[in-house]
Amino acid sequence: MAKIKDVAAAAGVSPSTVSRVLCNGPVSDKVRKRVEDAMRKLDYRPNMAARRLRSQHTDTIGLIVSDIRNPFFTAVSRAVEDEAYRNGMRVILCNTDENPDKEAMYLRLMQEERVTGVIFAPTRQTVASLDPVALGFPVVMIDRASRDVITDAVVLDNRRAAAALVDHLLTQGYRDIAGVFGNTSSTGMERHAGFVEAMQLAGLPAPAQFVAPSVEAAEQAVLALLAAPQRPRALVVSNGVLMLGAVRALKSAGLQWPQDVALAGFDNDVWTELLGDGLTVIEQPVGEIGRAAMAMLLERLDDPERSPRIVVLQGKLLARGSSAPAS
Amino acid sequence: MAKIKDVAAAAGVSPSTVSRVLCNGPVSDKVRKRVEDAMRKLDYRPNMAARRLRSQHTDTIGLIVSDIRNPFFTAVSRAVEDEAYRNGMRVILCNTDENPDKEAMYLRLMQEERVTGVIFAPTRQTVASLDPVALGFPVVMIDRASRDVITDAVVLDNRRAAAALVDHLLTQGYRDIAGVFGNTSSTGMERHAGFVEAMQLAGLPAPAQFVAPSVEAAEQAVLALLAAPQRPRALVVSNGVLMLGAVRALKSAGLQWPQDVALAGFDNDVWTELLGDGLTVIEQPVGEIGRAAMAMLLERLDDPERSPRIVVLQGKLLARGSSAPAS
DNA sequence: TGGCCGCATGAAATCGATTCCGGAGCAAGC
DNA sequence: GCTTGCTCCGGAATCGATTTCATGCGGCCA
Repeated sequence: MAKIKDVAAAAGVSPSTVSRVLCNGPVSDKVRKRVEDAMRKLDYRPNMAARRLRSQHTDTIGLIVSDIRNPFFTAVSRAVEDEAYRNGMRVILCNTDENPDKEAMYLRLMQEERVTGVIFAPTRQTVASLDPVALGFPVVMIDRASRDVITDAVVLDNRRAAAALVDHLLTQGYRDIAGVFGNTSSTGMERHAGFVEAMQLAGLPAPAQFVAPSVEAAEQAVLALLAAPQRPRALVVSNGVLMLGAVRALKSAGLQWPQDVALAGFDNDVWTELLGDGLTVIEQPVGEIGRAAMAMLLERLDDPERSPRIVVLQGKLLARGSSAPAS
Repeated sequence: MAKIKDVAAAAGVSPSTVSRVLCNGPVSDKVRKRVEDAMRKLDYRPNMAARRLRSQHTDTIGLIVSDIRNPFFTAVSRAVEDEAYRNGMRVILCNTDENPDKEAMYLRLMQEERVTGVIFAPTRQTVASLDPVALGFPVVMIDRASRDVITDAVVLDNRRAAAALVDHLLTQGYRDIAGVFGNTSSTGMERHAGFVEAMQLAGLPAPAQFVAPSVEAAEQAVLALLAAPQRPRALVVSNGVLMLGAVRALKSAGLQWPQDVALAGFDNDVWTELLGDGLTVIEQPVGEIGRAAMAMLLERLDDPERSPRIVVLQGKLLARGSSAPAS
């Protein structure tokens, strides 16, 4: 494969000049054209490894999520990648399965890659022990954030969103509402907090439980809830994965929504509007989350000193059939 | 950030020796330990760019799909990435939106990255004009392949799968069956061929149409089909994205399945089993496709000369409510 | 005891680009 | 006419690792 020296020879110039046309440096139009012709003729492709080594910037960002198969992260990823490539950057994608060991491993890998920055959806455990300055690159957290650690972040207004679900169920006439929340992320915690607040404000008890963020765990938990002596009249679940588990549980228990149990949750996954008269959910602005995260990262790179900020986006309540008034 | 020279100095050895412990070269246990201690003390991270430049292998693979938001590709990606990281390789993910220009751009990018190999789901157009040897790296195609271009590939037995859907609908008593297929991929073509064959074998006409591989296009097409003077009694659609469009069309037309129109298609996306009594689909072994593709790529790297092979996997018919016998 | 082999190690070249520095050429200003 | 400054370009150093080659040393065998 042709290298810069070959191009230089073919164009009758020095390697420096070839490099200059590559990087849009000061080159006369005549010479530039000669070099570009030579590049085409030799089918030249710059070697990124060499370029990165010498220039000391990799134009690569890391995107660390728990599982790309979670539609929320799928959509965010897509937005991040589009934005990254639009800015001439490359993306390294990693799935952690909410496993702190994998998170640590991938963070280490990011250091080895000398990434420009990382967009990260960490577990609570990792967030608690994270030292962003020691990492050596800026981190923008998405979906999850921490009150203590100071990094840029893009998150949903989780408390308010959860409260909105509760309020909606209340106005629909439901009182006996139970909550199921993910136990690995700060997101689950915050949604739980919003749930409890809203219920207490209404003078109601707020029975809630935390489960591993998997379909199976949610299904088990909800099955247990449904089998309990007095089963709740409505259910709030804290994300799309858990919602899937809840739906499965209801189906296998032979229960209907909203007649037997009303349902409300998060994430406007494609299928939520197709089930019956639709599932009531808080829609997250997934595309915007990805774009905002990428934008924050770029701004941070632009000015490493500016004080960290948290972008809080609002969800949108999509009231559908699963929370229709009990008849 | 510490470099290899610093580690060498701290451990009282030469850079070569440090490199040798990095690469598991021949080093005495005593020295190895000294070096490893120094690495820990300095929090050393090897610079991948430098390493790749010198060693001339990047241990990076490209994964080029049309859209990661398509659950089929999501699942395949996840499998590919798991397998890649398990083998110490990194993955660069790209979304082409079935756009040949983007495909060309990303292939070029892969050359600049000097990737070890690429796993690629190309459009028909690109597949027709692809010269795999000129690329300079091995390509394993997934989901789609070409009869003419010779590369390794992992595909579904599309004709047989489509025929299986038709046969199933026939045994359920349906005769008047229409097909909707994607128009950008060889997959759509093959599934169409299987559909036509099976229908003809039954002595039936095989009305089919090709649409852009988007929910909206499918929805429009199916709406038109349903509005036609004599609408078909059953529908075969060629992938999960189109199926979503079909479902939306049926819903907005106020039609029920299977009473008004039976439905059968591809891709066992999570929601397909939740709708009514479930949608009848051919389940693709998505995990296996990803793993097989990665395995083929590794074998190819191991022996660049071996003759290309195509792994054909069988789908699994999941007969569910949407194709129940017409009452 | 001498020669040979093999192993652990160090010195130096190398991968392919960018970047620093300096010089040539030319125009403008005094 | 000489200086100054600017633009374009070439030479050489450099990024941080790996790899090749040379060397010293110890052990084994004749």
